Amino acid sequence: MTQITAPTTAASGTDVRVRFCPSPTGTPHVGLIRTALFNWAYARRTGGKFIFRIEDTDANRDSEESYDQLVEALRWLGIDWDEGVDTGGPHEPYRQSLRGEIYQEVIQKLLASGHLYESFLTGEEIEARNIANSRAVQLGYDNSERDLSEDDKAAYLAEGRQPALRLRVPDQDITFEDLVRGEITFPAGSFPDFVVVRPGGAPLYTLVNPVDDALMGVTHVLRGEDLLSSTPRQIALYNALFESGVAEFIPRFGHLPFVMGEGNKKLSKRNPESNLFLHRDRGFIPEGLLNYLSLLGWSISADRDIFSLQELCENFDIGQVNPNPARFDLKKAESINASHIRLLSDEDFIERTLAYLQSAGVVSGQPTEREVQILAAVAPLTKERVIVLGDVPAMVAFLFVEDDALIIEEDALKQLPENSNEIVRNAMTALLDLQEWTTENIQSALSQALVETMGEKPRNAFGPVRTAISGRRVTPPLFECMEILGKDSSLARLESFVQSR
RNA sequence: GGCUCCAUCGUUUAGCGGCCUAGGACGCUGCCCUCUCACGGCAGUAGCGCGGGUUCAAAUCCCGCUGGAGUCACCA
Repeated sequence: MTQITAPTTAASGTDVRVRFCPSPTGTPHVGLIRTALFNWAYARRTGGKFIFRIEDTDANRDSEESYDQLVEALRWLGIDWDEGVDTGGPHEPYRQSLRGEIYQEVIQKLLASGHLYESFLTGEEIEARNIANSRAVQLGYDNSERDLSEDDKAAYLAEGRQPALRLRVPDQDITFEDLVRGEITFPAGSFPDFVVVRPGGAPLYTLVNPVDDALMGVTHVLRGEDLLSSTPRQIALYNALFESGVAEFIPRFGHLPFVMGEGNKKLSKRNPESNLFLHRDRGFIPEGLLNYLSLLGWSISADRDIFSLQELCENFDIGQVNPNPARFDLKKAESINASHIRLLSDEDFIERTLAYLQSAGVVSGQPTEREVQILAAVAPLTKERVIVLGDVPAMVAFLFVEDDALIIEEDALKQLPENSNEIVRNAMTALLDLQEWTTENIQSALSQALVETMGEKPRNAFGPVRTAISGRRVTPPLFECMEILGKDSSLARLESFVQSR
């Protein structure tokens, strides 16, 4: 009767080795990124190593495009890895599709030590056996081929059958201390001997994932909750690996809560909110998105939720992760992102915004001197009022267009007072003789003419001017914008507003 | 169905036996600031799923129930 004899690692501090090992299917999912982030933060916190491995053993679903996206995602986010694809390391290669020979060697060792055995029964035959023995079909395989004689095997082989390889599962309860959930026990017999190698020799995830973790010396496996129930299987395999001289220990496991979408379901790949790149394209910045993601199951302290990546790395503790599933709340994510945008220096903000401005056609591919100048002036005014960088182009576009190309938007026109033309006319008169074209002077000239002399409420007085200047209802502060535009341009816009009505 | 996990405001999170008449944040509402929109400030809204224990004392520990989720592949 097989028993678990392998020790569990006691590694801590710089001995910690964690990994992120996605399958390259589809575009990066925020839940997946959260997993990467926690592993990374744990490595940075402990001073251990973060390994980035690719599990591409399913040629039908995996794609090179998806692989590239995974790498691109981590690079964009600033989640760096110490060993893995691209950067290399002592356990190359880091793509499972390139590790075939390694697996074959391990399979031989496992076979030699008797932990793996040949299984010839097909799915239908297994089901038929269960029905015949009035055993519940859901129970699956009945371990009936554990002790097949050589004659039996030869007979199957003679039929032209090829055996799959199954792991001989220990006959005992399997208990482990989950890093986020505490002690978990799966009773003996919870699962049957399972297939680890297909007929023909292709190893399955169930084999390859623990094998690579063992070979790469992974000490802490932090992964999604969906893998919780396969953990005892993996422990069983680790034990076989240990007894075959392949593994030195069983790692410790920590199962991260799900990231949920609408309703009570896991945030699905179909849901656009799950798509990392959609958030990036809207103008989430890595600091904001990562800050939010780390809040899904963790918190830095009771009364704070805006923090830097460095603070995350200094404080992250897997033991403090909350086991409850967390919902992805876009509103909160946006709020956090907005906070991080405000934390950016003006230069940084401009640099990051440029691409959004260019793809919206607001700024030329190679910004002109004038464009750079406008950007520098308007950046501090804009930074305070956007939630994603993609909000910037619409907000500042009017500063970059020719005066005669300015479009006055419908909703801006709608809320203007009756005497808008009179107001704008008076504004022109007041501004015409202004010597120094500064925010302060513009403001006091307009205040005097429109508020004091005309007796208009500020709101009524400046609304029409704002619309004439920008074509919009909402803009960065008006007088600053007029200063940026310059006197000629501002007056021209006021003039043409009056003319057009 | 078996096994496993989970359960604090609408959402997220603090809480790990007394600091809790349960704290923060997002959202929402109101007010202040104000040239619009934001920012900022102030105030308000709203929660320990239910039932038993243990204890001088329970959101916190135990048991049961209920509800939710995951998993039971020759996918990963």
